[in-house]
Amino acid sequence: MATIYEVAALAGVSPATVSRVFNGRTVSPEKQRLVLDAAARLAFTPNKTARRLRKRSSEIIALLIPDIENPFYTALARGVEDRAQEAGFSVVLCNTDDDPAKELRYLGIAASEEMAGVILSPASDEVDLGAIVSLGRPVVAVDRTTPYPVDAVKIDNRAAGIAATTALVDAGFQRIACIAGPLGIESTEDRFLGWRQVVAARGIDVREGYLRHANFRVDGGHAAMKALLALDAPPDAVVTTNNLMAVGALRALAEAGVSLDAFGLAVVGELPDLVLAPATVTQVRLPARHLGTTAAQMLLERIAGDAQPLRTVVLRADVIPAPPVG
Amino acid sequence: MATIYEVAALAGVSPATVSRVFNGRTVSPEKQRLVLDAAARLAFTPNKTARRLRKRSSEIIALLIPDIENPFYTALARGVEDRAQEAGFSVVLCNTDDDPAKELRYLGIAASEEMAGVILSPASDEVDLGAIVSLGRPVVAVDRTTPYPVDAVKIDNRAAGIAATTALVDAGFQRIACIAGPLGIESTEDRFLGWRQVVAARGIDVREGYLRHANFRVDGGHAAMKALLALDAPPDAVVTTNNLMAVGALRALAEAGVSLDAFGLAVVGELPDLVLAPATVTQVRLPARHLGTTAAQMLLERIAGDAQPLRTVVLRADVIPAPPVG
DNA sequence: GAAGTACGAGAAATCGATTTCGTCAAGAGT
DNA sequence: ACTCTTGACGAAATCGATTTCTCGTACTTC
Repeated sequence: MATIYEVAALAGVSPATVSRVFNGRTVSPEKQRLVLDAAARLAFTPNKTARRLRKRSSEIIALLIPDIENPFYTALARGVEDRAQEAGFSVVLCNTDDDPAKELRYLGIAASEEMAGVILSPASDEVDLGAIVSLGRPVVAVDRTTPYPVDAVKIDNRAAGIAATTALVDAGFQRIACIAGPLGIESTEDRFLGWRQVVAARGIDVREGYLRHANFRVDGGHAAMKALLALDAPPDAVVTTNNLMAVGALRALAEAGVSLDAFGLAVVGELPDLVLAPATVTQVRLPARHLGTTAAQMLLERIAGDAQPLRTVVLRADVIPAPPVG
Repeated sequence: MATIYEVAALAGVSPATVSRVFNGRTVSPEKQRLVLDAAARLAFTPNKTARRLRKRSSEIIALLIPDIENPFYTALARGVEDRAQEAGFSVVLCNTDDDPAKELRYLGIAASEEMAGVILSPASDEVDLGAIVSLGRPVVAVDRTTPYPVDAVKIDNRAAGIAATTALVDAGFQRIACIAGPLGIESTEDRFLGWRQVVAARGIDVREGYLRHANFRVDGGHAAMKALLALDAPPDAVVTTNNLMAVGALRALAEAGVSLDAFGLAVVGELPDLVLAPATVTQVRLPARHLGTTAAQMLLERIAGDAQPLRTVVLRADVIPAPPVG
């Protein structure tokens, strides 16, 4: 790797001039050419590390998400990466596993690596963003929000919950239960509130035990559905507040031999693969990739120096309704 | 962010001594304590950028894969990340979209960012690894190999193809077609060779058109399956050489109203979600995550200075057989 | 007891780019 | 004609850690 000094020597100019050529400052066309020729001959690439040390910032953004194996976050990550790449930024992906300790560790890395900014889906309300924020690094919260004053991009989760539930009501189901995520996570709470709003408004019979809080994963959905089916008066339809729990629920239904012709299922989120899902499942398609591109866009604007007041962008979800009960 | 100089001043020692404390060199216990106290009081974190400039290497490894939205690569990425994190390394994830130009760009970034090493699934045989290799950066090829002299971790693809095909033969199918990936990609070619070996060995009737090359995605599998079903003598079973093409094939079968009770399908790879897949599909489970951890392990050993001869590790796939035809 | 060894620790060089500062020359303004 | 402005560009400082070099003290060893 050639350095700026070697290029300068070959071109017969000072290192400062070489730097100016590569940073778009005022340099005479003639020296400009000399430098570019020399740089080309030496296959010169500026050393990013040295530049970063001086500029105190890099072209890297950190993306902290709970789990890259969840297709929702995969799509989100893809969106972030696409937008970042257009702007010449690289993305470092960090799985927090919803563990505040891991999250904190990664935030520390982002700071000491002098990354340009952070996009994160906070593991809890207690994330300590104080350190990076006070360093002046822009932060964008995505999918979930935080008490810290940072930009945010989220989904209209209550509307998504309402849409999922309404689809089941419209399809003629009478006893609609809800498998919600753990308490304390805003996105899933809003979705569950959407469910509650609809069943209350429509005067739907909600028995004891029709609301179940489970962990966010397949096993949680599975256990919750088993419990629902074991009730004296089991529901005839269920709303789940995320995709993985729906997979678990489907598995439980299959094990119990319950046909989806007579049992309604609506998911806030997309099942891992649309094709293989029974057509009778209602899915609320979350704009995951768009969430990512939007967040990246906002972050890039902040990195570029945009100082407008904090923004929260709310994206709306699409509904893919199931056909009415035959 | 406090610097090493401030810590040194507060502790009453030289910056060199502070550095030695943080790098496990010989320092008297007494000064050690002074330094640690001062560092704690100032909440000192060593600046990684400055360190990297001096050491000419960072604790970051680049992972170049075709597409993070493919669950196979997601699992692989997760494996890499888990292992890397244990060793205190961060992973930068790069989607190449199987585009050699993007791949080259990312390799350039890896070099100029002074990343510690690269794990990649080459987009083509023509990747130019010359630059990084000559820089002395370790590289590990994963899932696919390259002509360059680098370590590799791959799957026994031929065995996987054989296993998938054998499962169909054993289940009693007579006319077994193959939907293979594009020519020129080693992994899929080996799988298809496995199919050919089995059908040849068992004297199975392979009609004209029973081998189809498609792109690696859902639409490719869909089109190929449609074409197969449109043959005068359509097959009664199909092997697909990756997961996404199987999804496309399933969709085509569903559209054509073909029941999976009478039609065999074997996939090299796992369907996006096992639960929702018909139980009659044979899947060859690829150890994607393990591939990732193994590759990361090898890379970390090289980074640590391991100079043993080049290694190629071949991992074996598991078969999840479908039940015999009823 | 003299010479040799070992080790702790400070001063200063180093990594490679960016940026401030200052100089010099050419063109503008009065 | 003389000052003022402007712009190109080189010298040198700077970013913050690591790593030689070097020196001085303490400890062996014969």
